[in-house]
Formats: sequence, C-alpha cells, structure tokens
Amino acid sequence: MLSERRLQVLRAIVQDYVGTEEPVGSKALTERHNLGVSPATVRNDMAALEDEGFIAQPHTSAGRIPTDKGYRLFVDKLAGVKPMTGPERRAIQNFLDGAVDLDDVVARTVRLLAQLTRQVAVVQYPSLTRSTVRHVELLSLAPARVMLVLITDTGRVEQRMVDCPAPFGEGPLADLRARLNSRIAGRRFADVPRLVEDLPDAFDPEDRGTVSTVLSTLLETLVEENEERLMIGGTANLTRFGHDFPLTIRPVLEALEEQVVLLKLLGEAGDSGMTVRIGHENAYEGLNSTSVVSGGYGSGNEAVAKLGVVGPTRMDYPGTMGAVRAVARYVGQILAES
Amino acid sequence: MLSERRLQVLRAIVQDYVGTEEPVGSKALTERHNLGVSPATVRNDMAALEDEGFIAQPHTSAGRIPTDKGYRLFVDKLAGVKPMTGPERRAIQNFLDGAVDLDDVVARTVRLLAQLTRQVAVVQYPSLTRSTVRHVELLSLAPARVMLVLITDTGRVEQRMVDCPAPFGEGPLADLRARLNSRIAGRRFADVPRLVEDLPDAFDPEDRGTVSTVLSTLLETLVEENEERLMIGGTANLTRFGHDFPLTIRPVLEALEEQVVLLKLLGEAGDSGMTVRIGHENAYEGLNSTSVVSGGYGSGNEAVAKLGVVGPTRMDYPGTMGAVRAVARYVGQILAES
DNA sequence: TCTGGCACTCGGATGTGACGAGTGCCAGGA
DNA sequence: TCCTGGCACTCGTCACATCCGAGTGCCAGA
Repeated sequence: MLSERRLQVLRAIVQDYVGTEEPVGSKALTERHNLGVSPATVRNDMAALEDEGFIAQPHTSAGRIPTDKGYRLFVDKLAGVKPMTGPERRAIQNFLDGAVDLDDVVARTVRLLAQLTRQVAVVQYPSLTRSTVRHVELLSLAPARVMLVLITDTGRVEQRMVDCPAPFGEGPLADLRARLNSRIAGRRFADVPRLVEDLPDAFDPEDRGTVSTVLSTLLETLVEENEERLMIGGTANLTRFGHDFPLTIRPVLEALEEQVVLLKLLGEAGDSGMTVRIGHENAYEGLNSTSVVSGGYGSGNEAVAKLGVVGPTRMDYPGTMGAVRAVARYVGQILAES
Repeated sequence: MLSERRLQVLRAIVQDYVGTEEPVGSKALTERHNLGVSPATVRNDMAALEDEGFIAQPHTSAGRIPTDKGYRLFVDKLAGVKPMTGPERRAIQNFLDGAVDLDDVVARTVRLLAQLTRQVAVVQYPSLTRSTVRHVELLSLAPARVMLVLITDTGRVEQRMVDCPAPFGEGPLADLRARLNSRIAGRRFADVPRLVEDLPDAFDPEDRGTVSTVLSTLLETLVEENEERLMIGGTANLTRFGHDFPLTIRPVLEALEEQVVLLKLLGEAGDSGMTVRIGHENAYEGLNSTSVVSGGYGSGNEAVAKLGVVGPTRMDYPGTMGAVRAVARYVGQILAES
C-alpha cells in the first residue's frame, strides 16, 4: 500500500499539473507544497508512484504527469467535492429563476454549467418515462385526423399527428379525451399502458379502431426514449484544451454531435450522486482523452434526467464536481416549483 | 475595367486556392489552366489584380491568395451556382422524407447541409410570425390556471401557462376556445391582434379580465420573435479550417453559441434567393475570417425561415450555394406536405 | 502586347550547439 | 530504516546559421 506521504505527493502532482498544465518536477513540488522532505525523497516517491502506474513521464528528462489511474485515485481518495461559495450559489439560483419555460431552463442550465466549469456542458431534457402525465389533449384537425398533445409535469409538451382508420366525431373524441384524462392524469408514464388497456371496450365498435390507433400512438410517445433531446454549450472552451489541438478537439466535436453517444454517456452515470469517467474509462473512443463528470437531477426525490460536463482529463475535479452538484440541485428545485 | 483574361486569371486563382489551400503562383496557374499565355504575362495580370485589391501576397516571395474583394467579384461575376447532381438530389429527398416531426426535419436538415458542404450548418426553426394558426387549445389545469397551446401550420407547438385574475369555469373556457378558433384558425399571425381585439366584449364582466389575460399571453407568444430557435451542426468540420487553429476557431465557436448573433446573421439575408457574406462583410467580428451562405426556405411561396452555412472564406462557393439552394427547396417541400 | 531571361527576396526546412530542468543512483547521516 | 545532498547523465527546447527553391519584378526583344 502507498504511504500517506506518497498519496500527498500524488495529490500535489495532480493539483500542480491541473494548475500549470506542465509536467511537474520534484523540486517544484517541494517548493510549492511544504511536504517537509527534500526533493530527493520526493523523487524516490515519484519513482514508486510511477512503478505503480499512477504517474508517467512524457519524456525522459521531463517532470511527471498523472495517468488516468492517478486521476482515478485522486478523485476517489484524495479529493472531495469543492462546495460552491455563497455568492456563487446565489448567482446560480438567480440565473435559473429567470427562466420562462422548459426550453429556457435547459438553455440556462447549459450556459451556467459551461461558465462555471469553463468546459463543455451537456444537459438532457427531463426524461419522459419517469415523469407523470399532467394532461392529454385531443384535437380534431380533419374528420379522420387527430392531433395528440401530451403535457408532462415537467412542462414538456409532445405532439403527434394521428391518422385515423375511420372518421371520428367530436362526440366520441370528447368522450375519449375525458376518459383518458380521468384515468391517467397525474399517473406515471410507466403505469399508463395498464390503465388504458381496456379503454376501447367502452366505445362503439366502429370507433374502436380509431381509439386503439390513438392509444397506441400515445404509448409510442411515452416509450420513445430515443427521442430524448439534449442541449450542449460551451464548446468554445474546447480551445483551451491544449496545444496539440486539432487532434484532440476533432473527435470530441464529433462525439458531441452524436446525440446517441452523449445520451449513452449520460445514461451510464448513476442515478443519484455523481459519476466521474476518466480518459479511457469512457467507452467512446473519441473521448479517451477527456473526462466526463455527470449527475442526475430531478424535480422530486427522484432523478428525471442527467447533466454533465466534458473536459480534459487534466481538469479541476473538485471544482467541477461541486459545480455539477450545485447546478443539478438547483435545476431540480426549479423544476419542482413550476 | 479588368480585361476578360484578367478575370479568368482571378477565377483560376480562386479555384486553385480553394482546392489546394496554398497560395498560387504564376507558373502553377499556366500549367493547370490553359490560359494560352506565359507565366510572365500572368504575372503582369496578377500585379494588376493586386493593385486593384482583388488578390494579395501573404509574404513577399509567395504566391497570391484572393482577398475578400476578390471572392466577392468571383461570386458576383465569375461563378454560377453549381446544381446538385441527380443522385445527390434523390439522396437529399430520401433523407428528408424520413423525418417524423418538425424537430426531426430541422435536425435532418442540419445534418444534411453539414455533410453536403462539409462545413457548419445553421438552420432556423420555421418562424412564427409568418406562419398561420392551425389551432389554439385552452386547458384548465386549475380553477385559475389555464394552459394555452398554439399549433401552427408548420407543425410547431408553443405552450404557455396563464395565471388568471379570477377563477374561470369550463363553460366560458369552452366558449372562448370556440370563438378563438373560429376567428383565427387559418389566419396569419400578423392578423391575429386585429381579429381578437373585441373578443372580451362578448363575455360576462367577471370573466373579461381573464379573457384579456389569455389573449395578451397569446399575442405575446405570437410576437415573441426572439424566442426563435435554431439548430447547429457540423462543428467538427471547423477542424478542417487551417493550421493556425485555435485563433481562428475560437471566435467562431463563440459566435455559434450566441444564438442572437446567428439569428441576426440569418436575418440580414434576403428573403428569397441566396445571400453570401464574405469575410469582413459580416458585421460580427468573430466571423471576419469566415463566409456565410444563407437562404430562405418556406412551406409555400413565401420564406418562413432561413438556413445557412458558415465556413472559411476559402470555400467552394458554387458548390456550397448549390447545396444551400437545393436543401432549402426540399425542406420547403417537406414542410408544405405535412 | 506578349515572352523569355535573370537577379533578387524571403519563408521554411534542416542542422548545430548551448542550456537547463529533471532524473536516477549512491554514499553518508539521523 | 529512512532521509538527504551530491553528481553524472539524459534529452527536449531554444537560438542561431545555413541552404534551398518557389515566386516575384523588371527588362529587353519579338
């Protein structure tokens, strides 16, 4: 096992490297952190840390930089989550309070996260499957054409056009609307299929086909998780990455355009608490030189969606985690209020 | 005035530079284009073109590159719009035909444009102000709380929460819904204010306040042009820009994050036909080394929104313009169908 | 008006050497 | 046993010098 001092040395290396973006040597370490020992001792410790794979030398005659494994140890054992300061918290709350609708909440959240962390922020729209139904509206646009509008408790609105197999009068439509709402308003999406199962039976035979069509469209809408949208911001921060630019930035930009990749990335994160994926821990190859800090947020006790930050492995983990946690918390509050 | 041959020389310079990304010299020019004259003659022409400000030398002993003014002349006089090939057209149509809803149409359009031009694509959501109302729905969520849902002919849905000054029964609500729809369904947004002006008069005094509140929320929604959303794609193509990377890419990424800037940019473009803004012609400073090719698209004869492409001034203008025109045309068709 | 020739310029690539940060190892001391 | 100071060594970076060649401008002649 690593001695206490060696862990301190690792911590110091991570901190310095994150700060300066340059490999750190033994002398600089002893000067900037009072470890109470000489550079030579630190050198021995560093050699040991390198043997264990926590740090590495880019070149023979250069200082050390942390490896993914080193960052992992740092995040797990050596660093806490840096809480936001009072003013920061107030700023977050004020900024989010100004939002006028769901789109705006998400947009503001992205901006905020990107600014706070100076990295790329990704925010998922509140997911449908965990939400509850607030209201279902059916509009007759043509004799055999119905528009289905679904309103969720998170303020999200989904609409679908339904082409009916047969003309559908205003009377049955109103009937269906009333029955539907009385059954599923306030219920969770997951429960809806069960609740509407026998609805067609209540209608005249000639209308049953249409009712079934409408219902199956509704269920499709509920299930359609792949429709989950997300918003991205702060891509300009990618330019701060490093000097070896195009090579690093390219795959990241590509990854950010693939919503599927991002959704998967966020999906892998645990529901509660925060998940940190460092470098090669990311399944997607293009993100092998980045770290992803993500967490869930929710309107109640439960997470309804995820948000996160993508940045270089060489990032300020405590600060980033603090920002993610704080923003997630406040977004949850805002959603719960509205 | 410039002689015919000098224009040809300019055209050749632009084409070669766009192709090779390297300053082009007199010798290379005569080899690759059969101008029928010797390099020495071309040199004289180039000197003249330089005097007029159409081309410039990055360094004393280098070839020439076109200036913004040179590109401008090229676009205005020397180049046409390169039409898409048959297969390309079919591919565009097929791809767009697969869209399931408005979001999907816009998303696909962005992807398509980005792929075709290998540049950054920007597509504005169909604008509200030019559209017509398809349906207005009012839902009572609580005694004094109404949700207003507006559905446009382009398939867009906007919802607003309205807090009423007094409780509002289902009866008057249904009444208002019916009157509203009979008056404004199918009408253009611009006409709506005039059409609903006297609506409160038809209601009982105690409901008038609520009716007015609902109406003013509706009008706000219609006017709220700044809410116009847009979608961006193909940012990874920025990495192909050049070698002097971070300096060029940074401000562009920043500009792309500022929806306001982009909306302005697209807004400046003419309604019909295509607009090309080259380098410093762009008002926004960060885009001074890029060109923007934009055009309007519409569901009918009229443009309802804009779309465009952002790329280096050194871009394939004929090809880009062809792609923009083709995509705009097909998106219009798709919107008209749905 | 065009052409071939020629001297000139200057950026980029290549090579060389000095410098210095950082290392590993070792012998001596607490 | 662990820490420390010293020392030789490595190697990347920087500054400077050199060379090469693409490209130019200009001029005299067709």
